[in-house]
Amino acid sequence: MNIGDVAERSGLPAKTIRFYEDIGLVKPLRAANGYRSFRDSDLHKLAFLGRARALGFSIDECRLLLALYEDKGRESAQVKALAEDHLRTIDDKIAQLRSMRATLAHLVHCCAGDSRPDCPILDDLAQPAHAPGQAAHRA
Amino acid sequence: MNIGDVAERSGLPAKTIRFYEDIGLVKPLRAANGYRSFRDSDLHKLAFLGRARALGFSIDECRLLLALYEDKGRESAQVKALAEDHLRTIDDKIAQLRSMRATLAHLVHCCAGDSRPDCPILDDLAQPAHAPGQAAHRA
DNA sequence: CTTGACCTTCCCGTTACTGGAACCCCCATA
DNA sequence: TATGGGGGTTCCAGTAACGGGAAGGTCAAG
Repeated sequence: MNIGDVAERSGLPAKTIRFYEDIGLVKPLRAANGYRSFRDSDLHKLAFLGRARALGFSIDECRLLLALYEDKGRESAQVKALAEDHLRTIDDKIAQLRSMRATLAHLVHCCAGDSRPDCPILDDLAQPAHAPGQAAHRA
Repeated sequence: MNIGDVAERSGLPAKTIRFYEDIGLVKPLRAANGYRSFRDSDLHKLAFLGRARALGFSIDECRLLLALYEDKGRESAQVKALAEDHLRTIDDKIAQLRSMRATLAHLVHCCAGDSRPDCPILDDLAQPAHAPGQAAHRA
């Protein structure tokens, strides 16, 4: 298979596949004309990578997952630990975003959003450090 | 004020402050010895930037916010629109993370996490495309 | 006079790609 | 035979927002 076919079947852009080869995640063969020649196993790996990436695993985590996947004697505990770790990372990100969201939503709510210049959002950003979302109370 | 003082008072690393000068967000004066010389207004701007960044606004959005802040004739509607836009971006990110989280949590739940190699997480990643989290049902 | 804490610039590394230039390969058609 | 189009190849640069670290100038204290 040429890179175009693999791209279509795996759903990954050709650019990304080349990049994955650069960093050693896949090692396709080469045809006489210099074209990359992908085996089914390569396609399989790429699809695996695509799904792991879609779950938010970093490239390094994907590398580990792939190694575990190919190690038929691995302990599932290792995989689970990796996944749980990633889960915590995701939870942290969600928590941070929700905190931002809460503050920002409050400010947006307080802003009239009309043609006048008065704006609690800017006022809040301009204030010295304080508990977020207190702008309205301080006045 | 030298950069160290401003860093301490604004809570931003000196590196970041230099970077902000590079990209034109602040324009401190220069002392005879070449040191940056920050006015109160510079410190104020930097603190403003720090808070805007903490709310997740991009540098470009911060640039806009700063311009609006300094434009005493702005319409608060512009600020509100920017903030609402950012709010939507945050909501999108949260939704995506929650989707990832759900899939991953399901997989983690299905994995025994013991010394045996059988692992639904890897099995799922290895499967052809399907609705996420269906691995357990397919067996 | 020297030490040590500051400050300066500059360049590389990070993450995971994406876009583009310049070039090669292969097949089909006029 | 030219040529046109749609593959493929490499390499370089850029993205966001800094952080690390080198090499060197400056300043106050002892």
